[in-house]
Amino acid sequence: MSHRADPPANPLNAPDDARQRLLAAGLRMFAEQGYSKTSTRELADAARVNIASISYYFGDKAGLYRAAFIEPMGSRGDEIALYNRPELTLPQALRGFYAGFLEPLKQGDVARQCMKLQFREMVEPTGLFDPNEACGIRPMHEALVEVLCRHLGLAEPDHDLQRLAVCLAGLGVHMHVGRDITDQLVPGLNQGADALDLWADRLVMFGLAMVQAEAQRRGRTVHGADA
Amino acid sequence: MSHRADPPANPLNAPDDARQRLLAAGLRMFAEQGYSKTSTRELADAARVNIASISYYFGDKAGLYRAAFIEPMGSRGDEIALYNRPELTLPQALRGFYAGFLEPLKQGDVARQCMKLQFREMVEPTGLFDPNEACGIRPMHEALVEVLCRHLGLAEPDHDLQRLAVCLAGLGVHMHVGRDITDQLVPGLNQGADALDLWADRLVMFGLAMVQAEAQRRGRTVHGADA
DNA sequence: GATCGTTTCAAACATTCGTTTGATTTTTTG
DNA sequence: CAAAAAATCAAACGAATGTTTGAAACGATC
Repeated sequence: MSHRADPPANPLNAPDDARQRLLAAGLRMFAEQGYSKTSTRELADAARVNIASISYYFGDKAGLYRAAFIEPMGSRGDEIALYNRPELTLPQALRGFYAGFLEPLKQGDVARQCMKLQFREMVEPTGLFDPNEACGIRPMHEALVEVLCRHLGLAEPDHDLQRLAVCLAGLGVHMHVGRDITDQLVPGLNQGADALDLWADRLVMFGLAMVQAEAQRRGRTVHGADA
Repeated sequence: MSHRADPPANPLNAPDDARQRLLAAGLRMFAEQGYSKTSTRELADAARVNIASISYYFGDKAGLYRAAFIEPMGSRGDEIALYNRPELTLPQALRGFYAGFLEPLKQGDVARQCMKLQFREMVEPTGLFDPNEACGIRPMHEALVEVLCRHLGLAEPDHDLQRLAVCLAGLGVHMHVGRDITDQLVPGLNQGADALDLWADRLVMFGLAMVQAEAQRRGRTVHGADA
């Protein structure tokens, strides 16, 4: 631990700082090609920085990865609040839930790269993070389970409700991990200004259908299923 | 190209052959830790084989990867036949479709590792395969689209039907790429002898609900939706 | 038993990897 | 301006990578 102290407390100084350029290049390259396929020299070149700057600012390559992973990521509570508020109807909650997956896609490169890095860590863990905590996936899942319990009138989640939650999340996950393949399979499906809004509509529709199917299987009715 | 000729035409000779041990070790390690994180020395050690055997039998590391990827994989047509036969009802077709995803999970390690390698190549391409051909994903998708067109009474697939197909496939994909995380999120969800059969039931139920939701959105009824 | 093609082996090859060094330049501070 | 601190740099470090070498061991055939 001989590297420079934590990020400058004062973020209003030179934004083209070498540290920040490294951070941006790291986020981009780690998201695009993964951790082990990204060499420190590539990183330094892309950031127009000397190789030694990596160890100078972040200790080592793993430190840069950690920083690129954590720093640009806002707190997760905001997204959860989009769908776990008790007064929301089920369609509203599902819309909020899938918005957490889709919104980052319509924002800038940084948000998109953050998401890509997140899902890459899901599929191919680097071992640099606690896989149990797993970058805040658990709270999202548990919040969704809670919402589903509420609308299905369950006191405690059982395995079938967990299965429903996993499948609902799967639709959102697949929008990211399957995106490149989908683009090749059906070109134009993700093009156009309102493509993502259309996807949001369909995801909510499909998710709602899944929840209602599960409710019907249980012989129950969904609370607040009407839009 | 100085390496030994193609796999022995006669497969009934020594099964514990060095070539085959390398193939098995490659499949396992590439599936577990990915291409670039698996070194040739690790591979040789795991296969109890000298390092030079890799270049001797497969030319180089990439050749071993290609062989491990392609050789154990049976033809894709069998799986497609499970769901695109015209006489199948929609629930039957969906059950066949998801069986293609779930069956490999209840078979031996080899089938599981093949699947894992396949999805790994989807998420993190090595560049050793034509990403457009993408290991037979396209025919599976197009067969599914055809089935959906038939049951929804469409002559030609439009973007909304493609979206439905992508989401249906997403459920199956997520069973693989999200499996490790799901196991940590909800331990025991995938345990037990009949866990996979339960999953199949639910996937078919959810898939059917999605198709019917799409049909309802179009103001149509599903052909052969009754079980 | 000698000969040939095949397979295995220890050793070395040339690169590339992540990291560190020590000096030099730039910036800040007194 | 001078001293101190921070930042940058070219160069080198040791370790690990994928690959190749040439000889040794093996197995079959004559």
